[in-house]
Amino acid sequence: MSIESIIKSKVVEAVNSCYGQGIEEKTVQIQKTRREFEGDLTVVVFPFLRFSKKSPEETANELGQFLTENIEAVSAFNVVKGFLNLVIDNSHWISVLNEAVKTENYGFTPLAEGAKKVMIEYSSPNTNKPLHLGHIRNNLLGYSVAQILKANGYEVIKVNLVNDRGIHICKSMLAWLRFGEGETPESTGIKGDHLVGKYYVKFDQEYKKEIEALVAEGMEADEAKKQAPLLLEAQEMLRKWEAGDEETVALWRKMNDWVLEGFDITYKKMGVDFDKVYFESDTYKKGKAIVEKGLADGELYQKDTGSVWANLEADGLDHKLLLRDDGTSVYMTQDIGTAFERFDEFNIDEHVYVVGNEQNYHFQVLSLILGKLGYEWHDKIQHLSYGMVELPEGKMKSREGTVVDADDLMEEMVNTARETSKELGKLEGYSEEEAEDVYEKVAMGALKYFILKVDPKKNMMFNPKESIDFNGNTGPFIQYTYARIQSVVKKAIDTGFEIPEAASSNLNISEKESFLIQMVANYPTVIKEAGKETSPAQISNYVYDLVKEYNQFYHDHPIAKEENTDLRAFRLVLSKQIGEIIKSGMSLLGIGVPERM
RNA sequence: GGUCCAGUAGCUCAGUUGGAUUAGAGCAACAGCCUUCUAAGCUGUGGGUCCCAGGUUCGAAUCCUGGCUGGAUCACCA
Repeated sequence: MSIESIIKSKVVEAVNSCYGQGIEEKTVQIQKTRREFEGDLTVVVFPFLRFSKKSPEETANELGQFLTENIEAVSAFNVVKGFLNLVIDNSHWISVLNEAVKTENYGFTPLAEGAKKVMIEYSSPNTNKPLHLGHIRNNLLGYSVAQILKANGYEVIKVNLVNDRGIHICKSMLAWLRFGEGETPESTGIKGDHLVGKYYVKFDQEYKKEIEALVAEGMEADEAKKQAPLLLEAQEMLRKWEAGDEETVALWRKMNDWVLEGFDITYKKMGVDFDKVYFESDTYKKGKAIVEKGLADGELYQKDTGSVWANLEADGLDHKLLLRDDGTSVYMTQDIGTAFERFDEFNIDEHVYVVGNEQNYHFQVLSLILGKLGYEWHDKIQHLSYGMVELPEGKMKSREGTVVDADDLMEEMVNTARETSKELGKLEGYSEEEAEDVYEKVAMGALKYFILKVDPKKNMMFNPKESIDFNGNTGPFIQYTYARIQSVVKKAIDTGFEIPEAASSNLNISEKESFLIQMVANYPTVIKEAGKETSPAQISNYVYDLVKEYNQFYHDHPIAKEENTDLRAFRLVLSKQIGEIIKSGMSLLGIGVPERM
């Protein structure tokens, strides 16, 4: 049991014995004592005044008296206004540290029998162009949240839904047919997704030319957009594809494979993966039967023209189309179908969708309609919504070429990491291969941390110059501290010092040291909180604070050079444990840590 | 217009289940610390009407109401 919960229950006892009043444990507020005051933990006594009917100071004194007498670890107390500051014994903190050290996967809840099963869908790219910065945020969030949920004892299934059909795919196909002259990834050496993306852009350019030509002939702009021959041809291609025309499907398959091969390389470099990949070309007709059943049950209604709708006015929303006049499905229909299948097939308890905030409305409606159709799990779908990534020059627009390409960005990061590392020259004795591994870890650590430290729901600014800064609140700063700890521990061992399994509890430790242990003690709570909020940012903020504190400690305290061997042992145990937490916390963000850098 | 989200230092962000005269980091600027465990580090200085106005209370950046600004969304597109 943690010291906080012991104090809580004792405060309840104290209020009862001093004032004869029963209170609930949750009314007891415990917080870290502010730096400027003496003590470790603070009880806020204001809520108890109406029971004690005494001044805040007096009440705090009486409770403090009771707690020091009744809790072994509490050695002293002081009162500032209505705040009761408790001093916790050093030996207690050291035992907390020792406990953490011997716990395997400290802070993690192991996967147990009957664990909750959660599916998380993320990435979900279109196969007409390469991945860009916005996708990076999506992928990093999805992967990290999956890691965090696993650490909370969930059984996690990661899935990707590839959007591989539709008019936008046909545009790339058509442009390639027209202007491609048989180019392939092999013939050009261009990564498949980039090659296809090139023709998606090409389509747009040629299409615009056609519109201009039509307008020059006197056609209205809106009409020209609809009548441009290229567009009509792309639409014709989509019809052929849907009819299963062999030639079209073969072309589609060939170009999709190029893109998917390209994506695999990008995913691998990003360090994300999936347990199952769905293709929209397989799923886009799903959900129809469910909608028809809903219509028969009277939950949905049909217009004279044949289309089927859901009336959401009771929930303050509009009407939503589910089947067109011609009976074909829309996006929402498909999502209803796949959600049903997933809950049915995998027997999942929850489903998280990592999708940008422009689809907030869509997911709100999805949940409402599923509820209307009588699925009790409709409130178990969670939209993990994230904001846009903006650039200093404004928004990213694929057509204007202001997108930041994922592959380019990652390559640039690695180059910068390589340069910086070579300047600092700390990797002597490493082989080329080992050194490259470090550059990659540092580069990806910088990128991932930069993106994940921001609260997902906020729009974020991506400044390329700042993102490659390796000082301050950055991934490399944290990785550096880890590498430094490994170096110190290694030096200590090299001198023949044996680091014990547990530190001696009878030591005089500094405030900084006891504070570091309190942070160590907090790690499990942080993981739980991050899981509850599905927020990697909570992990990154915690790890940053921990590292910041550790670096101050490192600066002021000798570790391997401490002469008192018990104290040296303690500091090494503490350092090693903090190293473990850094490694573990970073793994929850999908970031690796190098042993040297 | 309706709905949802955001607004904290010059810039990028923490802090939001209400808590301590003094609201925290990083970057940028300036000034220090490497013959001693990794200086991708540490220390210091300057920098704030926490968007505005009311309200709730012992106490509000945090909760409520109204407004302002920015973003997203409201298709027989996906």
